[in-house]
Amino acid sequence: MVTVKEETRKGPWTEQEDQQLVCFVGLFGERRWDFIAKVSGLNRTGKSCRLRWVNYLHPGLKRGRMTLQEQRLILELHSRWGNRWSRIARKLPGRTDNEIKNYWRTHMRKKAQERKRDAISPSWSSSSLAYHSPSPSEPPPEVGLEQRELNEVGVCCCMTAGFDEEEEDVKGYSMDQIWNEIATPEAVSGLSFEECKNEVCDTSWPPMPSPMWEYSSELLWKMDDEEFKMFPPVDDLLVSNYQHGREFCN
DNA sequence: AAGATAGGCAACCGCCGGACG
DNA sequence: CCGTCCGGCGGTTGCCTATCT
Repeated sequence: MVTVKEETRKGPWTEQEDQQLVCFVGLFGERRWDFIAKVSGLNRTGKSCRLRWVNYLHPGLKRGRMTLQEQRLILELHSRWGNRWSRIARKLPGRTDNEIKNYWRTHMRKKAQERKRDAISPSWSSSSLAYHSPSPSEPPPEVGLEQRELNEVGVCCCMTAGFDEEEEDVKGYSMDQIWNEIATPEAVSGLSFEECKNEVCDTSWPPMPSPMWEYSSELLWKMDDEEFKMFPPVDDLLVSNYQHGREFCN
């Protein structure tokens, strides 16, 4: 029509976009998504990039069905925390909040249907037909129900041991100075994807566990709470990215 | 074999809170 | 302090595939 201004892309990501994103995340780290979105040339929002990375491209992600252990853990944690998916996800290395959320939804749907069916027969009380997710701030109202479900999958109560009442007071990293230095679009706007790819990326694709990533992925997934404080990854990663980026831009 | 339904998953939306100028 | 921006989170939607009838 009148304007030539391209609209932000939406919908499914192409493989090319994925590669592009992986490269630029490799270069600049998992921050400043807006910036990455701009300089990468991807016609996506920063949010969209972040989501794609976190839910799909992150090298530490597990694939495939939830294991029985994971299922138990989800039930257990949900009974304690409610719909705090990201919080729950932190206890399940390699699983994303989105994945857990999806799992829970289908799980609950199944349960609801089973109950609807069973409501006819007396094995379930009809009061548990509807499940309402507890609000994030309060404990779930139907702990009894949850407990039954845990029993269903054969959970043992030792599970509750070892979860500290989360003090995830991860303090912010003041990286903005570094960023200010490197993150001017002009400094990188000349990057072509091909250059980035050659320079930064492993040739293998898809990016799932490549040596380059294993370091950060394992660490990042496992790093939680105390460990995170002891072993802050972001700065290190950023510094290396920064150095790499500098080399790259020269 | 074909249509209907359910399940699984990726992605978007809107809100919120923290950081920063 | 206040306004703005950005990233994170939870809820929701929509599409694709598998399974059922």
